[in-house]
Amino acid sequence: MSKKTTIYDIAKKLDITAATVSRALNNNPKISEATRELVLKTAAKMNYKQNRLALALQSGKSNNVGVIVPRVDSNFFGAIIRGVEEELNPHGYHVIICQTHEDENRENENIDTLLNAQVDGILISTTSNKITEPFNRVLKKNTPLVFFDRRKTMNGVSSVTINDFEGGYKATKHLIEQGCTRIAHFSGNRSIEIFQERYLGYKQALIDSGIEFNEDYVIETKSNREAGSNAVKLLLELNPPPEAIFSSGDFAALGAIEELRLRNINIPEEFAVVGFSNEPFTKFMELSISSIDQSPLEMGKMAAKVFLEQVTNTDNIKMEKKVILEPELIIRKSSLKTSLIKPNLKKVT
Amino acid sequence: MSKKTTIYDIAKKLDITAATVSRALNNNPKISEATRELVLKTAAKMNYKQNRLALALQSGKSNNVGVIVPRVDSNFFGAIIRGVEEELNPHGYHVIICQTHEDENRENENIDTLLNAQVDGILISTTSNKITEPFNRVLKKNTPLVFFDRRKTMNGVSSVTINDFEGGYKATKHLIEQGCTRIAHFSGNRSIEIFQERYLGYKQALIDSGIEFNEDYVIETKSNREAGSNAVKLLLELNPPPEAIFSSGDFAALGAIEELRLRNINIPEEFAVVGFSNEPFTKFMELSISSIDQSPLEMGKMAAKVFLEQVTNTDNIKMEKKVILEPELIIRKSSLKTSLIKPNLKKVT
DNA sequence: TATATTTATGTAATCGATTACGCAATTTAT
DNA sequence: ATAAATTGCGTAATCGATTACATAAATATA
Repeated sequence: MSKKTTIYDIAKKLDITAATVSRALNNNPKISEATRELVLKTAAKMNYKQNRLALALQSGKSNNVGVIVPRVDSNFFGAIIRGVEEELNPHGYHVIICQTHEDENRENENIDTLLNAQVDGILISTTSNKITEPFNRVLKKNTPLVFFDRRKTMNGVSSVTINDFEGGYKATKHLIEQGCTRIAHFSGNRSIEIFQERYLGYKQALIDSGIEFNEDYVIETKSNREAGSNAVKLLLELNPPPEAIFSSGDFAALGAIEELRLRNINIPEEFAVVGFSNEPFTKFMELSISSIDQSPLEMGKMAAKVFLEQVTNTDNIKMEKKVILEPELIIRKSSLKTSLIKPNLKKVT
Repeated sequence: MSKKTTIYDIAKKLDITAATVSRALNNNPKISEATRELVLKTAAKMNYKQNRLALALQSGKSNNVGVIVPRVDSNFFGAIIRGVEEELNPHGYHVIICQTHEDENRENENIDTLLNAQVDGILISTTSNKITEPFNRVLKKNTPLVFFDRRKTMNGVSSVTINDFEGGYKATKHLIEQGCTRIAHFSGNRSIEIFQERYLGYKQALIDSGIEFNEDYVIETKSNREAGSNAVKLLLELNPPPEAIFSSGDFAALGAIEELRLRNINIPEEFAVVGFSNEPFTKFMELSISSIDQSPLEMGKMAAKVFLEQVTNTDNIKMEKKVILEPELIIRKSSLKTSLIKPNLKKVT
């Protein structure tokens, strides 16, 4: 309960002023070596700790950045946050976490509270495409803003995403190389850019291989097991049914696989499946699931780096940087037809 | 780039003082209805937002709490953070995240930086048992401190943990009920309380069932697949080898299962396995893995609640609260011998 | 009408740090 | 020896809000 010591306490003790103490602690050159050492020693003895709040108020820099994600308890966002934290921590920044639960209103609230808390920047994976008032406030206030994974189209705002088109393309191309031609697609809500892009990548891969695009093979699903299972049921009623699925999400892919196995359909021989996100479980299954890795750790670090560039950017030039990470196809058992293994193919992990 | 408006700006515009503005905004009763409304209206028009930093400095309350975990990109800690955030957010608190990576020095650094940042409380899953100086500073400063999952033994400090002894006991008891008598245990580093408790629970369950405890059946492993696989190799060389494992971690359990299957040992008929933590993948495997659920979301919420009680606690009485959550055994295929299914047994999920 | 009470607002200190400016004291230059 | 330059430190403002205390005006009471 002992009151914390301030520079005034040190000043009083040494019979000097707080200004001198401050200068000594900050290695200001305009101070004699003797006083500096005396102050430093006394500060240590009195267990002085700088009050970052006071500093923040006076400097206008809180050294906090806000990170807004749909949720923190998913591997993907967890890894991103980890990346951000690891990158920013050495620079003296702290990370404040906010969750939106995919709710636009909560997202807006979060932005406003972060602004009021005077964060030095906001990194966000946004939930909608609309550019709402809070976002304009961010710009007006000149607070660095960086989108990651899910962006809005805003002028002068940087973003770090993966090439979702490429991800969809790679996954589909791989299925084609496995000999599949009737390839279905589980799409997320395509009003969200990432899902639209994965869908377009899927489509393009078909076209590039001379495979006709079949509208019926595209099903919009949530990313959970039940949705995947239901979608597969619909697909199997088609004539002819597909022989492969590229799913925009790993959980839907899992649901699909479970349903297929219930029906004794052999995977990957009779039916191949590729997911998206490379959730940890895809690797651990006995029938491991092929997936697209989004390198979330990298994405988090990169978002943090872009933010750092932005704050270091002393010229007041508006900087817009678009970093697009390459997705990596991880081929596993759910899509690798052993009869086709070629020496140059990636090994199964 | 427009300077943010402060109460002084509003005051100047209305030709009153900042004090009046402040009172009007805070619904202070000592203000006329007319001015209050005028101020409110003008504040809205000028797009005024309270600067929480200034408030924090003046009130000594930052409305930030620090949460320190080994890492954020694991389901367990992710879920805990989610719980904390959801519980604290409605009370106006923000969550600042720090990672220790199981490193005691980083833990200490994190504590100090959080203290300097003037957080209103610290929730931590600690990495070591030692009570280092930073922790004493927390107490001296009277900053609420709450341990979750992994605690230190400190007087007057609250904690939220699960009953790890009970978890170990339940898992082992279940294996015994499945007809196993030669039950091995993968233990974590037992200088950490939770692993020691799980170990003791395991041991007690054996004793209570009249099964002799066999030192050779206890192996200290890290929680990863390789460690689990290696540990199983050692066990299988014993004479007689065990016929079941209770593992302190899910990843080691997974590694063990993979190794057992390589050797064509039938699970669960010939060898049963129970893990700990209920990581998502344990549920998704075709051979789903039995595990102990620690209800991390609840744990996070509870830790947050204990913190809130602490700050609400107006009497300056030191409060020590120990919340111990009950672990839940989730029985899945890796340990449920179908020949033994009884109607009262929990259904496999 | 004179006094007491209430109401609404202003004054100024405070939270803890930084920093532009000014002024002695000291050192250097002429 | 005197002027000029440098050094080291104090003074006081600032960041943006809250609040104890003071005070003037309005209202109530005697």
